[in-house]
Amino acid sequence: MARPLSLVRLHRPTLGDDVYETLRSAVLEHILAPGDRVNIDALARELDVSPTPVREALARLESEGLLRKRPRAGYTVSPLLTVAEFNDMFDMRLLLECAAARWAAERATDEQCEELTAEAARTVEGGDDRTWHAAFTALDARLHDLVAELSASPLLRESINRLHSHLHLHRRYFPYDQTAITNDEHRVLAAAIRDRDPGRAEAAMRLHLIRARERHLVAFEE
Amino acid sequence: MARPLSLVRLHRPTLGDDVYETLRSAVLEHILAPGDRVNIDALARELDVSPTPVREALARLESEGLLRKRPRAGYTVSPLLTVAEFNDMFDMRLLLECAAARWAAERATDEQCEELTAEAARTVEGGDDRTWHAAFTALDARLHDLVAELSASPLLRESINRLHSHLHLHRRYFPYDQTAITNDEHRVLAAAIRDRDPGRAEAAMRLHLIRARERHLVAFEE
DNA sequence: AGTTCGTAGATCCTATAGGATCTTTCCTGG
DNA sequence: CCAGGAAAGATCCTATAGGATCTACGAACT
Repeated sequence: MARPLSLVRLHRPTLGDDVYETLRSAVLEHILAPGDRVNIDALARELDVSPTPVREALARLESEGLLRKRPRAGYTVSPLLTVAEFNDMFDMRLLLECAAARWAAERATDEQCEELTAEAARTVEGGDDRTWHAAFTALDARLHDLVAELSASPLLRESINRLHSHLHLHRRYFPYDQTAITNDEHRVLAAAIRDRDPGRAEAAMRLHLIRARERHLVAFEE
Repeated sequence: MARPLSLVRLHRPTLGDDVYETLRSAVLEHILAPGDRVNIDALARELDVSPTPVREALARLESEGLLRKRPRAGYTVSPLLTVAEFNDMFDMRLLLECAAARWAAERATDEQCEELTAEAARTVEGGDDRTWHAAFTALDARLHDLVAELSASPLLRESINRLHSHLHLHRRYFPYDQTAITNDEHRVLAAAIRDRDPGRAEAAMRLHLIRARERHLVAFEE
């Protein structure tokens, strides 16, 4: 007999899952900075757990590309991307996220379009630089994930999320003074999808990403 | 002082790495079949190792999507794709591999084109069904990976390889009697790339993939 | 016959310990 | 001063053990 989906959720996460989430956040929030050594025993002591769940969590994070492992010499946080890698990533973003926008315009339900429009209308105001920046990047990430969800392609959504993990390492270098323009670009994109115009949706996403690339590249020159 | 790259390779793989490779092959070769329970203790006994490296290897394979984990209830091999998932995967293949063909036509060196042409000229002959089939699927995978390599986008190549791991679960159902047509399609693709014609390369890859989709879908109807 | 409950055994998860390997520091010789 | 070697300490890796949880089976009840 098939297990009802709601009962699948009754499995509590293991300690290893908790360690994974903790470490993943630490990497994405630069508490563990790009290039840092990741000391298994020290982490186990700090988290007050044994090394076994730490090792499992690290193995997962390595498979996801956030950490690098040298056999018998341990793990380091993956470095920030070189300019070449960064450009490769944006080429991939253009490929994947333009497709997501196009497919979303073709496939999204009316309810989903309403949700996307509401999300694109959100702005972030106030707070100090750090909390404001965190809120903005969360908002941006949520909108992009929503578009990927509306594409109705789970594999595409997963690929985009995987790319975003790497991009997230760079987000702290995002220039703050470009966010109003970004908000406008989000709204143009959402309108094209709501209007069921794949061509316009793709063009809006392309423009948004090309602009985002330029904004990020400034940080490489500093 | 920076460590010379050649010395990085002197790190021998760990037992955990060996277990990972063994299990990955077991999944891709259906020795561990889709849907099978994966028993940690039994595997450790069978491989004559402790459970710790087994657990790490399993965590990595789960991150890659080849296994599924339920906390405290263990792992199973990911099931064969449903028709919907299969179609999603081919939509993704069309998106990624057509881009790879286009970029390869724009970016490959002359030497790389010679290598691709030679690879596309290869055929597999003789042997019993099982060894013949394994050799053909290896040849097909190698050609697709070579196109991805010639795209000069590491992220694209990695995404394609990730997709192929999943496709590989279905390869044993590939209809044997379509391989001569597949070989022809490979050669048309290689010629378009060698001729530096992105449009033709993309069209050749698209045709090849659409045909491959049809060939595979036959297996779902049986 | 079907359902529910309890128990036993299997399996999963994590802690601990010990050996192998790496890294860092210090000393010696040129 | 610099380079090489040795030793000590830190870290990584894996095995083992024990407790928690799950699964399967049998018995009892309706």
